[in-house]
Amino acid sequence: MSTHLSKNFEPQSVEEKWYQHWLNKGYFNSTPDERPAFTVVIPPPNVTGVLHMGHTLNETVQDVLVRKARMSGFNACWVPGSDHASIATEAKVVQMLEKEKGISKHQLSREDFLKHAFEWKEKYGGIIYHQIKKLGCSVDWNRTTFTMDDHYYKAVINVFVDLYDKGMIYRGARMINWDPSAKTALSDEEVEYRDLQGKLYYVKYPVAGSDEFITIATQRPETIMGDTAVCVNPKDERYQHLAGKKIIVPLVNREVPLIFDDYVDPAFGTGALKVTPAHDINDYNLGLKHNLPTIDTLNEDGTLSAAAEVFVGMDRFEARKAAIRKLEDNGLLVKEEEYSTRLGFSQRTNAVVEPRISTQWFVKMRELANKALTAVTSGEVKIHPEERFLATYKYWLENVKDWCISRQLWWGQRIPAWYDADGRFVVAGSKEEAIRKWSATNGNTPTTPELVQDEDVLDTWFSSWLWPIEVFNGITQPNNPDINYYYPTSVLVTGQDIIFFWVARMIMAGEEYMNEKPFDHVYFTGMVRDKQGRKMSKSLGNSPDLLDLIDRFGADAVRFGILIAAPAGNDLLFDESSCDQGRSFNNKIWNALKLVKMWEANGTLNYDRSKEDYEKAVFAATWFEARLNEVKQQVEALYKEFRLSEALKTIYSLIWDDFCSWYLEWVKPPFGEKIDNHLLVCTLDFFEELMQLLHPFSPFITEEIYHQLRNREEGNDLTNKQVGEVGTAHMNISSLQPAYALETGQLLKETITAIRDARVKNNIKPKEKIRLYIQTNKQNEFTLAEALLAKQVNAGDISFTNEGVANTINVVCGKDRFYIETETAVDHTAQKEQLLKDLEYLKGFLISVDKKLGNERFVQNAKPEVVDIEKKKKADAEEKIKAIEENLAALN
RNA sequence: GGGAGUUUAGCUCAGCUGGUUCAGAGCAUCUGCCUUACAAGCAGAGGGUCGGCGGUUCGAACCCGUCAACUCCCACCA
Repeated sequence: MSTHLSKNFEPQSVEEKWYQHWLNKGYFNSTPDERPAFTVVIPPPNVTGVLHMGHTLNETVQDVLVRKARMSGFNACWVPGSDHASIATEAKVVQMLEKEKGISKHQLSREDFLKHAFEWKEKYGGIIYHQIKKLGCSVDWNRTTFTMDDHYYKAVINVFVDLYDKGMIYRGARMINWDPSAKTALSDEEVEYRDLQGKLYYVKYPVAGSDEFITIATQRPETIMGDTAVCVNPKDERYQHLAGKKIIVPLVNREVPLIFDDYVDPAFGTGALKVTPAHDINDYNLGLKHNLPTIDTLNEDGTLSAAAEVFVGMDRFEARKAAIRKLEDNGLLVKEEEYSTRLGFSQRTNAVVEPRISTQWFVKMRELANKALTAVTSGEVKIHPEERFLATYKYWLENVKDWCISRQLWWGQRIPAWYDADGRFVVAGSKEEAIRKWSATNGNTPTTPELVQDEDVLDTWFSSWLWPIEVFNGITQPNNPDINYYYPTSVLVTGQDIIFFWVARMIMAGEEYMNEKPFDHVYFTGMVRDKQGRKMSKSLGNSPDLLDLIDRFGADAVRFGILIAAPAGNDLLFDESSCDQGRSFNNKIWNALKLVKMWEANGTLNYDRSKEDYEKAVFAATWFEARLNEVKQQVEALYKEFRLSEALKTIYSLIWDDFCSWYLEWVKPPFGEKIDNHLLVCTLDFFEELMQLLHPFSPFITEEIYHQLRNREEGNDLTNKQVGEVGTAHMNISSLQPAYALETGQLLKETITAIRDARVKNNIKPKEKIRLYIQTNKQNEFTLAEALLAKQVNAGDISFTNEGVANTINVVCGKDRFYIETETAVDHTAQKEQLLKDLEYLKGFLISVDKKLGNERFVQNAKPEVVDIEKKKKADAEEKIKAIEENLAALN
C-alpha cells in the first residue's frame, strides 16, 4: 500500500489540488439550515488592489475561526467580496487613462469614464480573489459581493433617501477638507496629519493713514490675497491704539478692518493674526463671528483663482514662493523662521489637503453615534482586545462631527438628489420618483420640470457601512431568509486603523437598519511591520509579495509565519524567517508521516486487556491520549479568548515535542521489527486528531496527511469532518486514570532527560548500554514505564534498589536516585559538581521557605492552602537534600 | 496639548485573581551526534537585579505613585 512519499513536504503539489477539490465538493458554500450559523463577512479589500501582509493576517485569522467553527458543528459562512473604493480606484483609472491612452478625465463623458472604470475593475478585480484562494481561505464564492453590484448600489441609494427623509442627511456650505489632486471633498477621517518642518513668515501690514505697520506671522503667504481682516487679542496693550483703524493687505492693497478677539494668543508670533476665512478653519469661524467677507483665492485644483488678483493660475506652492519674493521686494518681509508644524494629507492621493468652503452633503452623527456607543458599552458588541480600543472608540463617538459624504467623483453611487433650474432639489431613488416628489412640493404643476441629478457620488464608507447587512440583501429585501439566519454576524476581524471609518459606522448602520448590532465580536489585529518595526509600505519596499511568499514557502507556512507572531491587537514584526519556521514544522509533520507509514503491523491484534502486561504495553498511548485531551481543552479555551497565536504555539509544541520527540520515539519499533497492531491503530488515530487540531491553521498539509494516513472513501475529507469524527478507535486505551498517566509520563520524561544528561556529561558513548538501578518510592510508576525508560536511555537492564550502588554514576532527579553502571571506569568529578550545584540551590531554597514559615505574620495572614504548600515545599526540599547528601557521601 | 498602550533572556513574546521547586516559550547561541522519519534534524546546555526609583503587603514581574524611553490615537494655535 505504500505510495512513495517525497523526502520533504511539497506544498505546490497539494495546495492547488485540495483547494479545487474543496470547491468541487462545495464545502465552503452555506445555506441556512437548522444548525447555528457562524457568519463572517470579509473586510472587502479594494477591488483593484493586491493583498498586503495586513490582509494576509486578517484573512488567515478569519479562515482559522471559520474552519474551526465549521468543524465544530456550526453552519459556517464566510462572505468574500471587494470594495469599489471610489477615490482610490478613480485615481488609478484616471492615471491609467492618461498614461496608457493619453486621455484625460475631463475629455470623457461620465458614461464613457465609467465604462473604462468597469473595464479596469474586470481586468484587475480578480487579483485579490486569486490571492484569497491561494491562501486557502474557505470563503463561500457563491456569495461574492462587490459594493457596486446592482442590489448593493440600490441599497446605498435607499439608505440615503431614507436618512434624508428622516432629516438625518442635509446639504450645506461648510468648510471641508479638499483634495486638490482628486478634486474632491474628503471626510475628516480621510485626512492624515504629518509633522513637518515648515517656515513661519513675518510680514508687515501697513496701517492705513499712518506710517505704522502691524507685523503678522503666517505659514501661508500665498493666502494673503484672501485676507479680510487682521485680528488681535483685545487685552493686548500693543495694539490698543489702532482700534478702529484699517489695515492694508499687502500684494493686493485692500483695506480690511482690525478686529479684536480672545481667540488670538498674544504670546504667539507677533500677537497679530491675518484672517483668511476661505482657507483656514479657524479664520472661517472668526469670519462667521465677525461677519467678514470670504474671498476664495484658490481653484479646485489648488491653483490661484481670479479672486486672488495676483499670481492667478499659479499652483499654490509656486504662488507661495512668488509671494515671498514680492513681499521681499516691497520690503514687507521682516524675517522667516523655522517652524515645526502639522499638515493634513489626503489618505488616498497624498496631496496636501486644503480647507475649503464648499457645498456638500452631510450625515448628522449625534443620534447614530449614541446608538453605536450603547451597543459597545452595554457589552452587546465585544471588542478584543477590549481594554485597548474601548476608550478610543468611546472618545471618537462622544466627539464625533457630522460626516461629509459627497465626493466630486464619478466612480461610486451617485447622489440621488435632483435639481431644477432654480437650484431647488428633491431627494428620490429614481428620476420618476423625483419628478413625483417635485410636483408634490411645488404646487403640483403639470409641466414636467427639467430635473438634473447631482453630479457627485457618495463616500465609499457610506456603502461599506452596510456591508454586513447588504451582502445578505438585508436592505433591499428586508427579512429575507438569509439575513434572518446569518445576521448578526459572529465576528469581524479587521485592522485597528479603520475603527472609525468602518467599524463604528457599521454598528451605526446595524442599529439603524436592523435594530441590532452587526456582529458579536470585533477582533482587532495589529499593524504588520517589518523586522525593524517600520510600517510596511510600497515606498519603503519592505512589504513582501504574498504570491511570492506562497511560492517559496507554501501557503500553510505563510499562514503559520504570520500567525505565530501575532498576539491579538499587538503590532507584529513580520519576518520571513517565521515562514521558514512554518516550513520546518510542515517538514517535521511530513517526516512523522513517513515514519508511521513505514511501520508494519505485526498482525496480531494485541488488544487483550486482561493480559498482565497490557497497561505496560500501551502506556505510551495511554499517556499521549491523556496529553492530547489536555491540550485540546487548552486550545479550546484559547480560541474562546481569540488567542490564536498561543493556540498555534500550543499545538506546535504538542506535535513537535509530545508527539514526535516523545511519543513516536516511545512506540517506535526497533529496526527491522514490526509494531504491535493496536499501537499502530492508536498512532494513526492520534495523528488524525492532531491533523484536525491543526487544520484551521494549516489546511493543506493536514488534508494531505489525513488522506495519506489511511485510505479514504470519496467525500471523506478532513475539511468537512466534525470534531469527534476522526481518531475514535483509541478512546480509553487503558483503565489508568489520565491524571496518573500524565504524572507518570512527566516523571518518565524528566528521568530520561536527567539520565541522558548524565550520559553526556560522563562521556558515555550513545551506543554503550548501561545498567540502571533505581532507588525510589514510586516503584509502580517506574515499573509501568520501565521498558520505555530502558529504550530511551539505552539501558540493557533496569532494577530497583534500596540503597546506593558502589562504583556507579549517581543521578538525583526529583526525589529519586539513579545509579548508572557502565563498562568503562567512572570519573565522579562531573556528577559531583552537578550534585553540589543542586545542593546549593536547594539549601538556598530551603532557607527562604524556612524564613517564610518562621514569619508569624505570614502564617497568620496567608491563606491556609498557601501555608500548606510552603510546608510541603519544605518537606520536599529536605528530602531532596537528604538524597543528594547521601549520594555525595557515597561518592567519597 | 489630551488620551491610550508598551518596557521580562541576544530577538519576538507568554506570565489569567500578588505566594521562589514559575522567572517561562519559540527563535538565535554553545556542546555532542551524518542514530535507516526528519542535519529544515536529534540529544544536551548556558543565558534575565522582570525599564529606574519610591510605596502598599508577611510576600511584588504582577497593586499604587513617580521618572525615563518607545509606539499609537485624538486636537483649529496662525
